[in-house]
Amino acid sequence: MEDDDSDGGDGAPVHGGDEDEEEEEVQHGCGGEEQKRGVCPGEDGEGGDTAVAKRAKVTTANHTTTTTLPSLSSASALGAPCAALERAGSSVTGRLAYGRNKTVKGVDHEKVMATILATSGSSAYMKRLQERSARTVRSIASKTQRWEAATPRERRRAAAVAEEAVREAQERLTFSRVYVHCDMDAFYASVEERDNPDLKGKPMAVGGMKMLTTANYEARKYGVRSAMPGYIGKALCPHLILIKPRFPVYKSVSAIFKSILRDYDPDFLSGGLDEASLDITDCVQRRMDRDLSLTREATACALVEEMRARILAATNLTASAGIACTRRLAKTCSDWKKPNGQYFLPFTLDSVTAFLRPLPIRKLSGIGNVTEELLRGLGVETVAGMLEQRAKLQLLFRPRTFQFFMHVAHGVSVPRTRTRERKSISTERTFDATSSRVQLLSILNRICSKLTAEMQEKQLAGRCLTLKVKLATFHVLQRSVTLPTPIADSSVLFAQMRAIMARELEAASPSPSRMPAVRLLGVRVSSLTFGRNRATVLDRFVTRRGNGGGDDDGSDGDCDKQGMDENEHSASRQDAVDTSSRGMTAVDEDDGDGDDGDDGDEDDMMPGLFNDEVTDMAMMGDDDGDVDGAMDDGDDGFAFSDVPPPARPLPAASHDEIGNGNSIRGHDSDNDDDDDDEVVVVEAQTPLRDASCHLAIAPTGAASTIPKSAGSPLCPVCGRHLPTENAALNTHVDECLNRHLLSSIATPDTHDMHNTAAAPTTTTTTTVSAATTTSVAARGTVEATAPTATGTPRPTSTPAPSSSFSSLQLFSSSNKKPPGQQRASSKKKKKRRKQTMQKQTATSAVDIRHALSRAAQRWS
DNA sequence: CTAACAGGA
DNA sequence: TAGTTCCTGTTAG
Ligand SMILES: Nc1ccn([C@H]2C[C@H](O)[C@@H](COP(=O)(O)OP(=O)(O)OP(=O)(O)O)O2)c(=O)n1
Ligand SMILES: [Mg+2]
Repeated sequence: MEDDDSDGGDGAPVHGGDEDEEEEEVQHGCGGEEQKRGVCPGEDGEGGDTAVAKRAKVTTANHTTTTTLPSLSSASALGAPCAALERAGSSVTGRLAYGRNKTVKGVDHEKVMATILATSGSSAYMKRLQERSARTVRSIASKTQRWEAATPRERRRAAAVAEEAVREAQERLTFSRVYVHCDMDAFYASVEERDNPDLKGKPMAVGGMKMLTTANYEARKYGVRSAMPGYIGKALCPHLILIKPRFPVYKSVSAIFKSILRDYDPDFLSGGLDEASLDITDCVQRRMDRDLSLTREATACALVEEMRARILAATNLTASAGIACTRRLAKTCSDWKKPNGQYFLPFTLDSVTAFLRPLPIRKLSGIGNVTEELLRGLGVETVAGMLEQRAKLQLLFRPRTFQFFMHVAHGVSVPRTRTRERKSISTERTFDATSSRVQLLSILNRICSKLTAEMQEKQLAGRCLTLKVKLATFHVLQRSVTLPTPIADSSVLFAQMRAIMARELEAASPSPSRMPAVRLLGVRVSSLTFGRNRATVLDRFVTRRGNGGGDDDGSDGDCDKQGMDENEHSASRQDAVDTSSRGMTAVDEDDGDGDDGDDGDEDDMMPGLFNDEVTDMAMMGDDDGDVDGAMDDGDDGFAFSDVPPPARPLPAASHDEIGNGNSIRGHDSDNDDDDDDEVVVVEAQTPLRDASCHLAIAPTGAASTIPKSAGSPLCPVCGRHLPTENAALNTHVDECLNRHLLSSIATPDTHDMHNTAAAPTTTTTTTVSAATTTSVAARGTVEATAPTATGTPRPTSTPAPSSSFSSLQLFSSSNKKPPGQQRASSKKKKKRRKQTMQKQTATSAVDIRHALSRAAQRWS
């Protein structure tokens, strides 16, 4: 029902005019429920931002602020962390997600911040935070100035437009539907306490010294929060007990939780493992029809009490809920009586207004740290303030963003259309920062393998491939390529990402000879196509036992199977891959229910939030700083020449922590073995040219086996034991890399068509460019495997069952959007390079060893 | 239509 | 000693 949304339009927001300014912008996001929206960026336009650094952009003043920023970034200079932090102190810490927001009663905020600064005030993370905060500060200054410079006429106009927006928002607020937002209390922590009663009453958090996913209420009294590093939690609360996360367990508990919700609204929106938004209008109405003496409020409250009681009985865990006339309000209300309670917001405009006005804006879904800080700088801290200063906000932000603010201030949520299909799929991993090409390549390859395995499982292929790199400085780079044809093959993906990584690291390197240290690598595939066949086919590189395939040609069997189809959803799986699967486990049981469908992996990782919900926003954009550029392009070239290592399970990064996969808790022990396999066959692949460089490499062909464990580290390329001394080790690895090839074709398309390949893009069709040629040859083969029926259907189905996951609805957008698209965004121009500096200590030899040993131990 | 960035959950 | 995954808006070509 609902749907509709409003606006629908979409179109682009326009911004107002503006001129300038610089950057910033903020935006907001939208939030939740609703649609999409969100945001606005900056207003200003201009893109300046990007340049920002460079120029100070203009705007007025400029000066001061602007200038500063750039410099700092760069710098190396930053050196004085302390001073800087002090200066910006509050604003910096204010940016921390756990900075404020849920305040549990008696937490001494000042003390918490002081502890955080003392504990990690000079870390790279904090420096980066400071840079970002500086940008927000600049934005505030520019907006303030713009407002002050506004003529009476402009202000009047803004006020008039704002009135219209308010009217529109009020019209959207209806009281005809009843929503309930249900959220488990301190979810992961509660599960752990339930399974280990000794923890009750003691401060405890789930996670490791590096990152906490959540904390129980006892620990929250000390300021310990979700997304806070464990070592800071320990500093805040010395007796804090850290428990390793058991994601599979949370997932199974979540399935039980959701199965209960389904009885009240089979189409509920899920927001992660522990929260969901239900439309209980029909359910409430049925009960009222049964007993005409019941009021809607009484019925809804009783129904929710019952729901929570069932959850408690089934999971032995408590949940809190909010009942209101919109999803957005229900969500906010679910926090109202948090630990184990529920709150009913009367269905009258006065009640809603009274509830919202005093709320700090940060409590509204879609208003995050940045938006909060920005608005605070403009004098807005509560919903009431937002309404009072609506003319100012109207003048300063883009229409879309302003509209979002008004919706949020009135509790309006825009309906989402349901189901929403997935638009991208990605995997990323954080590890100990390194600048070793070998290590990075090895990690990248694993990431690509994991991602393609998931894609194949879900029968997805995509044309837009994006590499994400987070430097040790916490600066993030994202670079993408769009291929003419969708791919789902690991070797193709790896070849493309590898080429981009080489190019970018080179551009970002502080000095010609040294690569910047990297702490995270991620790969995302978008512009997705659902389809059974596509994909696959050329994956050669590691296959699990057997099989080889080689050659190109396709055939490869892989395909294998085929046929299937049918399905229901099931997946067809092609096996072949799986690579990483890992084995273990099993345990989790998983579900059974169906719900989820999604994922399948379950592996280890943190599920984190699914998406859902909210999202919306994007705020700003801008800047960064870099300078310009120069260049770009150019070359690409060189860079690594290495090759892909065997793919196998991702290494996990650190030991404890969440996030990665492995780790195991207890001793794992065993595990490993299991599997059998121990041997992995690595194949070489076809010759092809490296995507980036144009070299062709001869295939090695032979496959080498990698013994699983062994004493010395194994070469990520050939899998053999490495020499123990650094020089020899490096030499060996380099040689290996040179030997191997990379493969892949450029873009092979699978079937028919001729396609060109390789080079990304642009050219379309036929044309063959030099580059293409190569690829052509390579590709040839492939073939399709199966005919598949194409047609298939819609992706939607996939997600289908259950949940819907994701999606969430919360927001939504209206929109239309054509099929393939993607987005992303921000401002700035392009330019690349730069960034970071850092010195790295690196030592590649040492790093390599380190990495290798880690890789080796990760079993594989 | 793309790419890149930033923000949010 | 600061995680994961997915999404969205914006700007600039
Ligand atoms: N940055 C975050 C936030 C949350 N979570 C995980 C751990 C939480 O237990 C779960 C649910 O998130 P909530 O925001 O609902 O937080 P809690 O359920 O822990 O606490 P609350 O009682 O405030 O709902 O998601 C996470 O991994 N990383
Ligand atoms: Mg919760």
